Amino acid sequence: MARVLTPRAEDFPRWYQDVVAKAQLADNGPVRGTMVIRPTGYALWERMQSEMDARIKAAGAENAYFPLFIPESYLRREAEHVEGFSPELAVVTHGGGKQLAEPIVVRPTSETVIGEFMAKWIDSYRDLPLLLNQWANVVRWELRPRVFLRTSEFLWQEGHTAHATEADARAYARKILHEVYEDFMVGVLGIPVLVGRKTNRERFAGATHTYTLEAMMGDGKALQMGTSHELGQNFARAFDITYSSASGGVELAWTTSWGASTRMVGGLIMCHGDDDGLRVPPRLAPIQAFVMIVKSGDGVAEAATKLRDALRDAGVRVSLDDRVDTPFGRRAVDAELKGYPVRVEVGPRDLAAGNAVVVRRTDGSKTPVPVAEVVSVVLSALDADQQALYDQALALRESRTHEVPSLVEALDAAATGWARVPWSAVGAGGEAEANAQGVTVRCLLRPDGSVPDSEVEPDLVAVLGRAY
RNA sequence: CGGGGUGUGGCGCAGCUUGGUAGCGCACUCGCUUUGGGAGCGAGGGGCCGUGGGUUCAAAUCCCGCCACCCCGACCA
Repeated sequence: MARVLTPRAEDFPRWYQDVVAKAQLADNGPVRGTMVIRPTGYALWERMQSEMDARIKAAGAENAYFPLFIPESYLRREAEHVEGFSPELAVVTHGGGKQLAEPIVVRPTSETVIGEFMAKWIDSYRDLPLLLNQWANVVRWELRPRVFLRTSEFLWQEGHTAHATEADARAYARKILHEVYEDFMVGVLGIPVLVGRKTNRERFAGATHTYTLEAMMGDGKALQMGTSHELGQNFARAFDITYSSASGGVELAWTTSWGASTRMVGGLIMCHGDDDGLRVPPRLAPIQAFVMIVKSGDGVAEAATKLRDALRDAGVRVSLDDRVDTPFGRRAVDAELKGYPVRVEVGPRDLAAGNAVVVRRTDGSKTPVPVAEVVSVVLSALDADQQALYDQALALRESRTHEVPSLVEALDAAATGWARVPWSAVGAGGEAEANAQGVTVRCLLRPDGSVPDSEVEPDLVAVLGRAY
């Protein structure tokens, strides 16, 4: 079989674009940097949505929806926020055929509109915390778009909450970080993430504390998979989000915001993908088992249908491929490209011996299995491969991460992966120097791996790398 | 914005140096044979060659302008 894909570190992005196209996940849209998501790609996103949404609700937040259009003046109310976002805003200047009195921006994120409504909806400490989430599309006119990773328009969830105290806000921002994002990325996506703190330089425009989840892609570069912010009282002050406290005073609320986007689809491809296309972890996979009729023959269709039903009854997301008029090779390669975790190949030759062939995408193994045992073999393969993908990604990250004492050595290590270096050996000056060479401080960690409360804590570790 | 590059059927490209009225692969349609790893043979449909002007008997090809897109960098979920 001809190799259709050849990922090497130096041409990783090209390989990635190739997989996206060949696995029929997405195309480029008609306007610079927009993305068209095809049904197979959207199915991945739907699974992500559904797993994330369940975790968000378990954390107490409720879904709502806010406007796509935001008056430009809203953004101006928070100085850092508007400064951070103005270079990448899409601005509407005309409506109904006439020039607008005030330009409207297409939301790049919704802190400002939601802040406006939080101010209306919050009167008393009894109204707090207010925990909102919205699934929406946002627009950022980025300089260099790349499908799924950085598109002009992207889909995400953005959570926005208001709390009575700073401690409450901090606890909630971190709850989301760990119980929603980390739990989902590790448990479902099978992607090991470093959960840490962004430096002041990398902090979200308008936030007081920014937390991040960083994953290493197959070529050693970093991808920010999600983020959670404490906004302090910056937005509360700008939008007058106040409440009457139990003691009768008027207090400013403390707000948070947090988001994760379709970028995760790109991260999934680049973290787990191999020479033959995607490898989708079983817990995420829209189709976990793909039962293929290899070739028609006596009793083949019946046996395949029975296997499909038995797998479905066992709780497996399964699909039956009976397109015998399409050559088998084409169907098998297509299934590989799309990363279906397990294929069950049913054909006359094996069936004569009472077998079906179980093919695992993770390691490419093909095993003849007695028909009666297929369900249990598939179930254990799904479990094992979920773990195997995580283990492989973790092993790669560890092999490409180096503990070094100085900035110079850190920059060297960042050529092929990540460097862990004492933050005291880098500092704001070293960070600027690194940035000049295309290396960024991905996050700061405490020595025990937990998330710091500030960047001036002693003994912090900085993780440096190149990023998408 | 700085540095490179490219615009030719749906996609990927050749043709341009040395002008003569457009070709290849994939995809698509039809027929037959195939179908256990991206099928074979035959027939067929589809392109004002990015755009405006110029030179010429004649321009995809030469000259000038414009536009768009891509790659590397700055920005970024």
